[in-house]
Formats: sequence, structure tokens, C-alpha cells
Amino acid sequence: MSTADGVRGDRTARGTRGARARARIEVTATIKAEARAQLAVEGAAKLSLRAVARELGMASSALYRYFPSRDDLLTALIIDAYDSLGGAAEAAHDSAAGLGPARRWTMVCEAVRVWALAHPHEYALIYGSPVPGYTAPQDTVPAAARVAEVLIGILREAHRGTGLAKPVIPAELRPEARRMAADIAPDLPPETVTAMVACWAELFGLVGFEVFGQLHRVVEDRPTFFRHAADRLAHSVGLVFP
Amino acid sequence: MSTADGVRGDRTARGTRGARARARIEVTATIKAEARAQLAVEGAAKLSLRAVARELGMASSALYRYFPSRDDLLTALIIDAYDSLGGAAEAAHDSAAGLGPARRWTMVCEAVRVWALAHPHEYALIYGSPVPGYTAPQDTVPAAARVAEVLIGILREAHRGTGLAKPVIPAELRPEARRMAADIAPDLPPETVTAMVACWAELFGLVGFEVFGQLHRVVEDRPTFFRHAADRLAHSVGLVFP
DNA sequence: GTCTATAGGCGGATAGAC
DNA sequence: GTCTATCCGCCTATAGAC
Repeated sequence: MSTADGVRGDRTARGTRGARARARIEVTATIKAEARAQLAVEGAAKLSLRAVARELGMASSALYRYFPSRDDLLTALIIDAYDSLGGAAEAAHDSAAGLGPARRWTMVCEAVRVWALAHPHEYALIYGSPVPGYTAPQDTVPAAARVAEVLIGILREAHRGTGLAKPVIPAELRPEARRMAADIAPDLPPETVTAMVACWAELFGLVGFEVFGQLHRVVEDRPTFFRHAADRLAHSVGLVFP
Repeated sequence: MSTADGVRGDRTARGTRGARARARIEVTATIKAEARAQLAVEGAAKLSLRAVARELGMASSALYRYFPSRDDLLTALIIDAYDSLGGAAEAAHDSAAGLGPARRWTMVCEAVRVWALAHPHEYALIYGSPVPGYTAPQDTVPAAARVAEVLIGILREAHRGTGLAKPVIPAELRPEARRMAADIAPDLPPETVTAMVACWAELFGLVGFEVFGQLHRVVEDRPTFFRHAADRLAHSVGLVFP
């Protein structure tokens, strides 16, 4: 929204505006940080501008200059969480640049898991139960797509090479598979796209079960268990290990 | 807790106690029904005895005779939800008695999906984000295990026959696999138990993504997509289709 | 941009009458 | 078992002073 800074040296209205803009960014970040802390204690459903203000030593009404409503703050937190997770997935992928597609797939999956375990409440915000009474605006979509895009990128590269087997799908699923491929990745075989979407959902099933405690007293060596599960997802999407 | 009714015909203290016990059960059911309705509107985090009482035309303090605290009401709802889902899974399995293990597996998975779509808020209660500040008591465990037990039963039967291939797992996972098998199903191969736990988590990943709207504008023909995904899970746990 | 004050709600839980 | 009354806390959001 705001334009670039004015001239730095003088303290004209322009310079002041720049300083204010910077202060605004800082305060906004502080508010979001405190809101994230409250997410952990009370959950998204009870996120309260007043409580954030109290903790920050501000009047609650002051926050309305930064976020017009509680839901706007929630939206900002959701986008931040998707971006943080997406960034972690991209970083894992980039840092595995030299490896083959199947290995990179597994490493991206592991990065998702590690991020989720490190940020359980933000994970709950984006992949847990919807917040009652809140509907995410379209603004969240690009950030939400980043993890899937990393996975698609791996498959695309494998497809250009020889590292991608084509999964088998039944005839009744073929129309939907073609539709999904056209929407999501027209350059990949419909079978691959279909399998990828399923694996994407299954990945978050595994991660969610661990983050939300469903594996308590069921799986103990969860890193090893997860790595193997991610390998199996890779296999099931057609990636072959060298 | 309460014992059976007293003699029906007379209105002694015993008879009255029986009537009261019945009334108590009825009121308890009414409270839970209203609480479930509120779950849909406000979510579990904001479940409020006061709001339930208001809607029922009772004084809020009266509810404390039925549930000592808000968390006890929540626990009752959670157990009911697990039991309802478990019952649906068992019913699906029983109604498919004549079919082979792989088909039964898929039908149980579909029953889970159908139940979840029909009861999204109860699904969120048991498989969504944990309710902040609430920890489920051990009482919920038996009800929570019912779906997994149905799946294990299918594998057990397949294992007794010839319908079960043994999945391959890497050496590093073998100790944990043995541990899980000993805990969960000592009569099944550790590889099978490990794959089953992963598929169980992945199943709820698929279901959760659909129930919570993550497949919106991604998958359109969701019944077909899901059926195929469940078939692939069956395959990946070692069940073979005839 | 931040404050105080205010409106008009909501909640859990308990005491004590009937 | 149900009620009223009560304690003490919480919330979103706005108005208007500085």
C-alpha cells in the first residue's frame, strides 16, 4: 500500500512519513508476534485483539489502526504461516539441489514435518479445523499453494528425465484426472497429477496425526517412521529411487 | 454408574428412582444434542454451558448436575463422536461380510469418509486441531480405537488366508516395526502393522482435506477420487484385489 | 496513533432457597 | 434438580479527546 521512503536526510513531511511507515511495519510485526503467542495458548477461535493489546501494554482500540478487525489479523497470521511453511519447503528443496527427484521429494516432506512440529499452532491454523465463523479470503491462496508447487516442480523435473513412472488409474477416474491435470499441471500426465494430489493429502495426514498427538503411544520412532512413509508416497506418485 | 430400574408397578422410592434415572438419561441426551448443535456454530473451543442452558430454557447452574464442568461435557461429546464413527465403520464392515478383504477395506474407508462428511463438526472435534486447554482423559481411548480395530481385523483375516502381501520396509525401521506389532497386533507381520499405521494416518489425511475444504477447486469428483485413493492404500498395506 | 470511556454484550462457576 | 442472584472476569467495536 505505502510508497517508498522519502528523502532520508531531512525531516520534512516526506521523511517523517518514511519513518512512520517503518514504525508501522515494526508495530505490525510486534502485534502479529504476540497474536501468534496467543494462538498457542487460546487457539485461533479465541484470538482476541483485546488480549493482544493488554499483553503489549496498548489500548485495544489502538490495534484497530493496524488491523480493521479480528478476522483481518487472523488472515495475516494464516498467510504468514503458509509462507513460512512454503519457504521451509522451498529451502529444503534448494538445499537438496544435487540429489535425484525421489530424494528431494522425501526431503521436502521431511521439511514440512519439521516445520509443523516446530510450529504446531500455526500448523493447526492452516491445516487444522476451520475457525468457526471465519472464511479465508482469496488472498491466502498463493501462499497456500507453495508446498504443492514444490512437489509439482520435482515431478516436472523427473518427468523431463526418466525418473517418473506413470501410476495406473482406473477408467472411471480418467475424466477427473484429465480435468485436474489441465488445472494444476498440464505438462504432466493426468495419472501423475492425480497421484500427486492424493499423496499431498496423505502427507498432511501423517504430519497432522503426529502434530495433533494421534500417534501418541502408537509410533515411538516417529522420524524413521515418517521418512519411510514419505518414501512410500514418493514411490506411489511414480518417483523411483536410484 | 446407576443400577437397573426398580419394580415398575409401584411408586415406591425404588420406582421413583428408576423414573428419575430415565429422566436423567433423557435430559443428558438433550444437553448433548444441543451441545453438538453449538459445536457446529461456535466450535469446540467456544462450547459454553451457559449457551446450551439458554437454548434449552434452563438455568446454567442446572447443567452442572449433569456435567461437572465444561470439559466433562466435551469429553462426552468426543466419546460419542468416536463411537458414532466406530459404529459406522463396523456397520460398513459387517454389511460387506461376503466380500474379500481388499473390498472390505475400501468400503470401511468410504464409510469413514461418508460419516465425516455427514458430521463435519464432530469430525473436527476428534481429528481436527486439539482444543486449547483441554486434554482428553484416557476414557476416550477405547472408542477412539474402534476404526483402527476394524482395519486390523480385515488384515488379520487376510493374513490367515492368502490375500496379504508383506510390504517391504528398510532395515532402520525394523526395530520400531517389531515394537509396534507387539503393541498393536502381535499376530500380524511387523511390516503389515507398520504399513497399516501409515495408511490409517493417510486415510484421515484424505478425509480431513475433504472435510476441511482443502480440496476445494482442486478435486471435483471427490467420491471417485477417494475410492481410488482408498484402493491404493489397500494395495500399499498388502491387500490384493481379486 | 494512542488514549480513556462507554455500550452492550458474553463466559465459568458457586451459594443458597425451594 | 431447578431456580435466582452473585462474583468476577472476558469480548468487539466505537466515540471523541489529545
